[in-house]
Parts: sequence; C-alpha cells; structure tokens
Amino acid sequence: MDIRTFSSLIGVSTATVSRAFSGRGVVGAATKEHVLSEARRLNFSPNVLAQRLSMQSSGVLGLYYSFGDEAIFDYYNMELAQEVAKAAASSGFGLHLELAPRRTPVPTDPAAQLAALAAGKAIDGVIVVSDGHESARHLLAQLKGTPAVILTGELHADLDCLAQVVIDFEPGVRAAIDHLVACGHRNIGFVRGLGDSAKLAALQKALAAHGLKPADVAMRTGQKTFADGQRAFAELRAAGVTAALCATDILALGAIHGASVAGVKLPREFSIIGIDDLAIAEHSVPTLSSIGVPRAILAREAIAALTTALRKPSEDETAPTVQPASTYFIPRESSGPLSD
Amino acid sequence: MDIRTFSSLIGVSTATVSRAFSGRGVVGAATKEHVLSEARRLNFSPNVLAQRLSMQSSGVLGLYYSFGDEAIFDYYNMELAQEVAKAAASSGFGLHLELAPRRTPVPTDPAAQLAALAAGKAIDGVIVVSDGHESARHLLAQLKGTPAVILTGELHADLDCLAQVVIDFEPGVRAAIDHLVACGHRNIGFVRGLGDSAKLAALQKALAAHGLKPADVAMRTGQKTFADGQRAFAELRAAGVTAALCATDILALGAIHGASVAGVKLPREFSIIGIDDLAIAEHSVPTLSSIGVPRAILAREAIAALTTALRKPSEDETAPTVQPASTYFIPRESSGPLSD
DNA sequence: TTAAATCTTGTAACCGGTTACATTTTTGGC
DNA sequence: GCCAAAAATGTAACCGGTTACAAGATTTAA
Repeated sequence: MDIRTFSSLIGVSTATVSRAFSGRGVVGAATKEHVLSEARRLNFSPNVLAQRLSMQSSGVLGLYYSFGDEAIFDYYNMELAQEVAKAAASSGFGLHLELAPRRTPVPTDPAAQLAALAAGKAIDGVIVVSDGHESARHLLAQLKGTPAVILTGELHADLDCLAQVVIDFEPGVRAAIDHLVACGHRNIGFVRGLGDSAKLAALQKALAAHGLKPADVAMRTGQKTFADGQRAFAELRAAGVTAALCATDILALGAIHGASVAGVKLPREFSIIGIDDLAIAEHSVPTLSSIGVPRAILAREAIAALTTALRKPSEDETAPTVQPASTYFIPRESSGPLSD
Repeated sequence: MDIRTFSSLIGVSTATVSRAFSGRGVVGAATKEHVLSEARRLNFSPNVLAQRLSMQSSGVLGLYYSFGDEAIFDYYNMELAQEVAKAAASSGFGLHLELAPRRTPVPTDPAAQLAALAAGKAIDGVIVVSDGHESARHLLAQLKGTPAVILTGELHADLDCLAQVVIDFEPGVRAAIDHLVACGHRNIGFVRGLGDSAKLAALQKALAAHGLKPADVAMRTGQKTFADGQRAFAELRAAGVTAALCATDILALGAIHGASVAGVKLPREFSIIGIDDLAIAEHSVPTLSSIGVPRAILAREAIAALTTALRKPSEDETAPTVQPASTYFIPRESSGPLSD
C-alpha cells in the first residue's frame, strides 16, 4: 500500500503520515497515535526505497578492505567487520560489504564497484580498512566526494579523507617487550609481513628503551600465513633468538606450530607473542600471549567520524583528524621466563 | 547531474540514456556509444536510489543468523557469511548483514529490523542461517511475502520458505567413523551442544553400521564454547572413551586443549575430530581432523534459489525445495590409531 | 469579543530514474 | 520509387516517499 492510498483511507494527508512516521516536523499527539495504530491495522509501512530517494541518503555505509596483494578477509578482519557492523547498526546505518568482484554485467573489481555505488548515492560513506598500502589512496581517488574514514595500523600521509583512526601499537608492544625483558629475554626477534613498519617501529622503540636491538630476522613475504609463521620460527630459533613478536596472531600460531614440530617447549625454551588478540588466541595450545587491538573502539570512532560528517556536511575543508587507539598486552601461556 | 539534464545536454531522451545504461530495451549501437562516452566526459552516473525505487528492487539480500540462545557470529558463521557475500556479489546483489540490535530511534531486535527492511522493500530476499532452532520460524512469519532461503544443518518441518539448503552430515560423519574404527577405536564419544540432532543421528547411523553405539557423554549446554570442549574431553576420557567427534571445530579445539592440559598425546592415546573444517583446523597443534562443510556450494545454492525466485515471481505455490549438500572427512594429525 | 500568535494539517512540487506506448527513421522487397 | 515491416527514439506517466509553504484551527492577550 502506498502512502497516498493509506493517508486517504485514514483521512489525513500524506504529509501528516510522513511526519508521524519519521518524527521530523510536528504532528498532534493524538493524530500521530491514530496514524500509527491505523498503519498497524492496515499493515502499512513506508517504502524505504522511496524514502531514500526522497531524502537523498541510503542509510548504508560501505566497508572496504584495502591490502597490498589482494583483499584479505581473514579472522582479524572478520572480527573487525563484525564490530563495524555493530557500531553502524547502533547509529542506524546498514553496512555494505564489498569483498568480491562482481561479474554482472561485466567483471568489476571491488574498488570500482564501491565507487560506482558511491557515485550513485547508494552508499553514504565508506570505511576503509587499510594496512597502509597505497591501494587505499586509489580507492579514495575514485570515491570523489564521498566521505571516507580510514581504519589503519599505518598512518597514510596526505590522504584525502575525513579521518584516520590509527592503531597505536606502542603501548601494547612496549608492555610486551617489558614483559619479555623481565622474563630474561635479550635476543628478541620479529616476524613481519611486508608493510608492517608501524609495528616494527614500535618494537624498535620498545627495545631501545632496554638498550636492545631486534634480531634481524623478518619475513620477506607479503603474506602473513600460518606457514610463514612456522618457517619464521625455524629461522629465528636457528639464529639464537629466544623470543619472537609476530605481526599477527596467525603468524604467531604458525610459530607455535613450528615450535611444537621442533619439540621446543613454550614458554620454557622460547616465547611467542602475537598481535591482534583474536578469539582463538586464548584457545590455542599453549594459549597465545598477544597484543590486543581495541576493535570495538576503532569501529565506534570510525562510525562516529563518518556519521558526524554526514549529519553536518558543512566545514568541507577541515583537516582530516587522526585518532589514535591504544593497544594493550595480554600475557598468556606462550610467553614467560626461560628455564632450561 | 540528473538524467534529464544530462540527456538534454547530449541531445537524446531520458529513455535512451536509461536504455544505454541498463542494457534493457533497444538502442542503436552508435547512440549507445555516444551516450556512454558523453557520460564519462560529463561525469554522469545514474542515481542508484532512483533506479531502485523505479524498479522496485533494492538489489540487496539480507543475511540473518537464527540461533537458539542468541545470534552467534563465530568463525564458522563468519566464513559462511564470506561465501554468501561472494556468491551474492557474483549474482549482482549486495548483502546486508543484520547482526546487532539497533538503538535508533527505539531498540529493535535484528529479526524485527530485518522484517522492517523487507516490508519497506529495502531488501529483496533473505538468507537465514539456522541451527534448526524455532527462531527461524518467527523470522519467516514476520517476513511475510519476502522470499527467504534457509541454510541449515537441521531440516525444519513445514517451513514457509523458498528452499532449504540442508547440510548432509552423513557422508562426512560416515567417513570419519570408518576412519576411527579402522584405527581401532571402539568406544567413540560425541560432544554436542543443544540441537545438534542431525549430527547425532548421522553419528548413530555410522556407528550402527559397525555395530557400535556412541558413548553416552554429550554436553548438556547449548553453548559450544572452547571451555565446553575442554570439559567434555575430561568427561569422555574418564568414561573410557578413546575417540571423540565434536559438533564443532571450536569444541574440538577445546578438547585438544583439554588433552594437552591432561598430558594426553594425540592421536596416540586419544583421537579428536571436529566438524566445520575452519581455516584454523589445519593450524592447530596438532592439526585438527575435521568434517568439511562445502560452504561455497551452500552459499551458491542459497543465492541461486533466491535469485531464481526473484527473477520469475510466478509459481508462487511451489513446494519448498530441499537441497542437500554433502560433507566430507579431512584426516589430519588429531586422529589416528592408538599405540600405547 | 477580536486580533495576534501558535499549533496542526494540507497542497503540491520535488527526488531521479524506468518503461509502455506513440512516433519517427531505416531498411528492404518488388 | 513506394509501401510495409523493423528498428530507433521520444513522450509522459509512473515508482512512493519528503518538505517548503500555505491555509486552517486553536489558544492567548487585550
């Protein structure tokens, strides 16, 4: 049933019905109640598609993963996506995931697809999860005026967006290194993928505070797979390292696996610490010490920046804000003092 | 720029522009080329919101998780959601996740929220992932005429939907049990949550083929947490069981953890097999034997059923189809022969 | 009691596409 | 060269809301 039919059935104007439903504008209290109860009785509900056209707003935000090699939708990003979806929902927005290329009518990559939706006003804003790779810049260029917020571990320089919500690895890394050093470790390695320069920088700073340098064993691959972690463990171990910080929990779980295969006992002979604090970190054998990332906070701040801008599209030329979010260390079984 | 402005700028009618963009209807090849190149030059792109209103279709499908206690968005469901998103994208549909309750303007639960979107035509169809719980029925009742497909491990009786894509656990469970029996296990336990009756039935059938019965140790909780798995291991072990099938990989990982804590060697002293084949199954220590669920196939069939119905809304009263999807067994390190 | 101020409600012009149908242009057969 | 059939394009009525502004109803103040 359309609003004109409905409004004439119950003897009011379309404007009144619209006002009663939206809460915008003024309606008499009695009239409002009447409209809503009749709507329930006659089973009328406003057509969202028409509302969106009329209001020039879709109520939907896009979520996009910008990574070096390809869009990686791993556990970390899944958990993050979940938080973003929750935060969006509690601000009244839906979320549109752009993961895979579409093949209709012609194949288009996710970035182009998202840009098309933005150009067509199908999404009001975009949240870009980035690992610092330049592809985020390409997406933003295609996005033109659509408001965008970056959610990243690596600060992008001169990026044309509303805000960058940046994960600050220093507090967590600092605490982790303090812990390792307190446990007697002096030869600490780092397992990284390509592009984890913020994590590396945080590590170097934390080590320097103790007068140490990281063992120079870093993964060369851009991937951060389980197998890479396993391989890295072997290399670090061979190099005489006794504790490793891994750029992700998946790498760390791989390293744990490597230790298990090599018969190395954790943490008595070796300590492993991950970054991300995935749900599985507390479920591995041994449980994984990890640096936690406040995903819910990141998500809320990103959504807040976006929705604020959407509500008042004024102040076009404000400089993009940078919001750091602190990480924290969670000691579990995979790290501790040596005792051989 | 709107289509009227654009069409008059380039000297054709709005109908022609619309036809050139949509591919529907007929346009001269030269005209089409002209329209598209001018659109590029003048930076015109059709307003998706207007298209949706006009075509009475949002191009968006809803994804909803219906579970006993609450909407559980665990790794299994995340991996499934990912496949559904990909399948939807390759059919040209976007995906709307309804996970969390909204608080604007009044708090509404996900089912009601989804029903509201459906009533307002904001979503064309719904995919319901269910564990067999009745809440799926409640959602469908609210959904009225909106096409829905159920994706479940447990067949629902008399459910008013287009199709039920049902996971057939028998092949995978059968293979897993054959494997365990071949390895010499005779006392096989099952770790379940509430509602896993299809899995239990498959297990009983598979055991019966070998003249065995399952050890009567099943979890009583509805949760399927890691801790439950750990607890279940202790109980099964105490009961003299030597191999356990777990209703989910998370339970199985918990059981592995329990074994590790108890100093029980896998698989020499005990075998553990999960169900789901999560990405982490091959990353645990030891790696987890598991029964794989063909998520990509499930997702594609669900989307296919939905899009087919959306294309031809005829044949309203066809009986809901049931599409079974076979599971398969993946042996890894956590299961094998006893050797004590 | 009446004019002014305030509150409610209604009218109608948007939002920006799609598409049935009418009209014009091409094509082709004789 | 002429006419019918086919192809291309244009016209205008939709889709179903929102909201500025006008108009009517009610309350307040004098």
